[in-house]
Amino acid sequence: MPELPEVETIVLELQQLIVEHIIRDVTIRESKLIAFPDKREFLTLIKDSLIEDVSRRGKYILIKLSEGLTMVIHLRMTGRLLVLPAEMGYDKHTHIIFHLDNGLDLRFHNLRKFGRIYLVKDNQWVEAGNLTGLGPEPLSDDFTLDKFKEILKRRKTNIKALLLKQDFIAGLGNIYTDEALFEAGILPHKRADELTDIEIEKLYRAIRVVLKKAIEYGGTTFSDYRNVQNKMGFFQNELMVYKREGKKCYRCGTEIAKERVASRGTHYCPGCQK
DNA sequence: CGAGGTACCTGACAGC
DNA sequence: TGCTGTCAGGTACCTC
Repeated sequence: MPELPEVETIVLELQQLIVEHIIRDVTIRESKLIAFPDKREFLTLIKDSLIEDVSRRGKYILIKLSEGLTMVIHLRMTGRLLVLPAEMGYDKHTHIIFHLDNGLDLRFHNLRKFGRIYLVKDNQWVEAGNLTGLGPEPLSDDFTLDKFKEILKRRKTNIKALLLKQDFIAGLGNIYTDEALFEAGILPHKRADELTDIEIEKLYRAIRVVLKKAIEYGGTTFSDYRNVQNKMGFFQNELMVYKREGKKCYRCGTEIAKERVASRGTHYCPGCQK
């Protein structure tokens, strides 16, 4: 479910709520969500760790702990990270509970159980789901127009599939790929190496504009996404094409279309996107 | 490298 | 009501 803006929203909130606190204990109700190391070692390592910092790389949440440990969390489709009072009840989809020293729990809620947690020492990113293989952060300075242009010109695949590849650019998922392509006026089926310089520049800007705006709105909630207080985002009201098939384009009035591109449900405006 | 499929899970929703 | 099929913010892994 969550893409870069949702993960960023969660990270900003976690920085306020859990940093400087200690993980007193952990309740593991579904151990398959602990990808590395095994349950026993995970518990031994993490107990009494101090949470020093929370950050993000692509869609991965990085929780820096004392003793050089980092807990890496990926929410996949339906994961939630919640920070709630320990006395508050929880449902059957709450699979891992970190009990903090301030009377709050950090809870990993995950309806479809696709999410994963890795606990790594120093920078063992290899076991942590290949963070080293991620592409540039679209909102950072090292994501430049020149680099973007250079890579696009060498790829024959359709632009939608390319934007979804995390080793090409980190953080975009199905919603924001569709939204950015609309914003840039480019059809999702278009081959990457056939985009003009002007189209590439429009796309480059569109990606950054759409992501930044979505972060300001606290992400998009259709069904599962919630922030750490278990509240919905607001960007679903701002979407131009995603989940708007059959409805009129806000810009030109054409009916928004939906079809499968890159094996994903893909929304676009046949009027605005060429 | 590219394209397509499957698998992992649970639930919502449409259609019969 | 209830059954069946499809779809879902993701990604790893497999084959051709």
